[in-house]
Amino acid sequence: MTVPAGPLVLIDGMSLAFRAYFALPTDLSTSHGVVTNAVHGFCSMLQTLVKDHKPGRLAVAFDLSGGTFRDAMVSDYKGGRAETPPDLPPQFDMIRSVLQALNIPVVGVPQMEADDVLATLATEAAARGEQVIVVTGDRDSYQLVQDPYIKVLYNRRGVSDYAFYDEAGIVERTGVVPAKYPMLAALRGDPSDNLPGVPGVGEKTAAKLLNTYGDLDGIFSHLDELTPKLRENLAANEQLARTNLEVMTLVRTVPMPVDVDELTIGGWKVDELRQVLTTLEMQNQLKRFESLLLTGILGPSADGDRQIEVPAAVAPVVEVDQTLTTLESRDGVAAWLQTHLSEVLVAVTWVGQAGRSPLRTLAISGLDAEDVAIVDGNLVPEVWDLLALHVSKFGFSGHGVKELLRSAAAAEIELSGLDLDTSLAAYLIDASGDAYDLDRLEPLGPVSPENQGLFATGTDAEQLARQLLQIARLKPRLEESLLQLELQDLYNNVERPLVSVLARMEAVGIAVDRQVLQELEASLRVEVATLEAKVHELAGHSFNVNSTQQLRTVLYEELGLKPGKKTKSGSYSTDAQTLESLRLDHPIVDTLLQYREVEKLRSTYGEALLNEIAADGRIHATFRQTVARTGRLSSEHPNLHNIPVRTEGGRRFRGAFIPRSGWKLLVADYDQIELRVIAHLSQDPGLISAFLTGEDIHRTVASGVYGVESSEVTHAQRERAKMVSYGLAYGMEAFGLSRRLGSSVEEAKEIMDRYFAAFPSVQTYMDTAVKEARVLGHTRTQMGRIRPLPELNDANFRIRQAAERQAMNAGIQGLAADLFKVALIRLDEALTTAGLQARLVLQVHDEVLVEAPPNEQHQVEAIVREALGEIESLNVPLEISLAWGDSWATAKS
DNA sequence: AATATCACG
DNA sequence: ACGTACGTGATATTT
Repeated sequence: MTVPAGPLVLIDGMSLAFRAYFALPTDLSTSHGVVTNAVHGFCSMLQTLVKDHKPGRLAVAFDLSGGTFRDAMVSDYKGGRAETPPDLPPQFDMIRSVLQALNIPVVGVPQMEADDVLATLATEAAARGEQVIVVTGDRDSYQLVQDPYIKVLYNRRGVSDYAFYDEAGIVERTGVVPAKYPMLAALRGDPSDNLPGVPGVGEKTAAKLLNTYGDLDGIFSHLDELTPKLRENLAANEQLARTNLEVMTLVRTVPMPVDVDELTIGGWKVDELRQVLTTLEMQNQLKRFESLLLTGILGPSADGDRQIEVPAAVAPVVEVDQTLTTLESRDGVAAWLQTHLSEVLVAVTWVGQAGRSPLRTLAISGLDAEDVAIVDGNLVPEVWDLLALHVSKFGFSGHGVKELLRSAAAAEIELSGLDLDTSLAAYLIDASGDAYDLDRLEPLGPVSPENQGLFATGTDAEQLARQLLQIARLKPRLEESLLQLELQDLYNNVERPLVSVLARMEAVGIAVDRQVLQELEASLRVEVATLEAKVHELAGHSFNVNSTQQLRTVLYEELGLKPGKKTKSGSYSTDAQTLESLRLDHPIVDTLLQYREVEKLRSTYGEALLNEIAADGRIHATFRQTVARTGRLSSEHPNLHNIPVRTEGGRRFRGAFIPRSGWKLLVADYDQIELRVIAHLSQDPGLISAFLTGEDIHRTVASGVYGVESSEVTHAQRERAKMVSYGLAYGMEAFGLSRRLGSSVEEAKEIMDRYFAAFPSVQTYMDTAVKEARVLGHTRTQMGRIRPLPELNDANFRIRQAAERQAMNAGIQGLAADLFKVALIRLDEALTTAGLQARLVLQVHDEVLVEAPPNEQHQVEAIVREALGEIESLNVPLEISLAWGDSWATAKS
């Protein structure tokens, strides 16, 4: 018998179909209104799966009885999970039809759940020494993992977010070995299976108990060694835990209608597939399947013929003759580059997440994109070097190039010579877009529905060739637009040089003290549990405190508290502001506020940040340059722009952000940069002189507003002045100010009048900003950044007013962002020029973190002051706060 | 995917 | 009479 080429991939069809259904909108339907969202999602999942894991053989498990009957059974013995939506079960059959056309075996056993069927198949295959990948969105599957045979590809959410677990992965994720996972779930409960857990026992406690005492028997025979509270909870819930364990343990002895040996791959029937998908009106999926089948990855067709005509919709894009050459060796790359001694276009695909994982394929071409070279993404250093040398000499263009630069930076390669990044150009030209994916841009976009995913079909090489063609066509148009709109300087001097600064910052990442985070998370977990119990007690019953729906019922119906404002969907709000006003009415309110704060910190900054720590002990966020309408950067995976600082408890998280071992961390930030920008733009003499003389600006404003001597300003007055100043930058009205000051609207109006009387040019500036924007249809920062604001002439008063506030703010926030970007570039450049080891590790709107070895501290400090401080184009000085420390917390001044 | 909430500048 | 401060991203819940 021949050994299968790839692993046996076993798919939990039920689980993935559910995930797909909830991930996609139900308005994905045929013209007759038949909902097909789950079919869409399932097809996409199947395609990525096959591409990424190249199965030797495949099987999909479904419950045989379909959705409704099964659901009735499930709620019967599992205590009721969410009901199956009525438009899902019909889609199970549609999915089955697709699978049948692909000749992928669908396995089902009467009365048995799909996951038990999978468990049985996986166990049998592993016993024969085969590689198995179980694909599911059900955590129960964790127990199946068995090195080196069985791995689990777990769908976290949506259609594309997966985690790939081996034994070590399960231990890291859950704290226990796979075999013990059912016990862990039995103790802490499982929300997705609707299993209640033992009170006071979360994942951490459960793991600790299991690792100490082995199993449930072990734990229950050593209760005397535990703390009283824990002992009591466990003793009272022993039966619960044991029943849970039975439910959680997958059956591995389901009588099978097929033998593992009988599972196959190949034998697909393209005509049948066409018929099925055409009936479902899923032309797009059909095209994707066709190109997938062409690759041979799913084996030969039923009649042994792999030929499929090239889908028609692709034709208009590839009307140019493109030659694709695969370059195998370093010499091949060298030879190709030799014959292309001019600027190149580049595009890449990734094995996993873009920029954070290895390249899968790299494509290079000349500026006409006709002669395309394909290089395996697993670049050896020599190939990187060749490429770097070439582009530094001749230049390169691409789309979203930061990802490539980041990968290069991780390999310690600097790719200089960036010419045009089409995504950046498109963003500068119209910053109001919600995405700048290649397939959404002219000339091919905004694409008609049949062209969506144009660059996602076909083989890697074909996709990349089409991308290069699109880039080639976009380039001259975008360059022309940049010129027309006078955006060239902004692009050349700010956005373009920033790309590599950010790429390196991302690749370097910021070091994190895992221990500190773990301790914080653990203590918050305990605190949350206590607060939750207290809320339940005060409510008189238990409920999901995280559910605003349930909370509303408790507060406003059961406890009779007086509801305040409504949310935009018309229900009563339970947000912090509303709760604040109810604080004195019932003790539950205060507890609730505490619960919210602590749970937020635990989930967002404890748990999530821990999961983001990479193998090198650092967090590598992504800084996005094409998101914020105003020109700011944004941070994601994770968002490091909102690490707590305003409350004592939250601030502790900053203690976990540290410099490289033995080094120091420098935190530098601008003082009131936006207020200084307002002073500069408005040229208000009062504000400018206040900044020039270095007075405390809020004190000065308070003095102007309250008509008292600067020295007489009280703390409260200063705080209020601060609110006025910032509110102003956002176009706040008297009503809003009154709410924030807790005063009457009249009083707020009075204060604003006095502000504008004291600093009259500010009002003029605001008025002018709106007027100009209304005529032009956009605002422009001093450095030329455009923000389109067509809503300024909207028929709807409310929308118009919002646009006016945006117009007032855009010039201010935008210029501050531009100035900071320039400072980052200058700082990076100066550090490099000085030949220092010090490097940028993080940026937060008006703050930058640099790590440096102790012997460089002096020099680095001077460089930072100079790079950030001397901005010639402003008529107010910029002040910088600067502090060294061993963490982000201790360095904070 | 939409909603509610909340963390930051 | 209406709505009421700009800009982000992440979490959990719900559909």
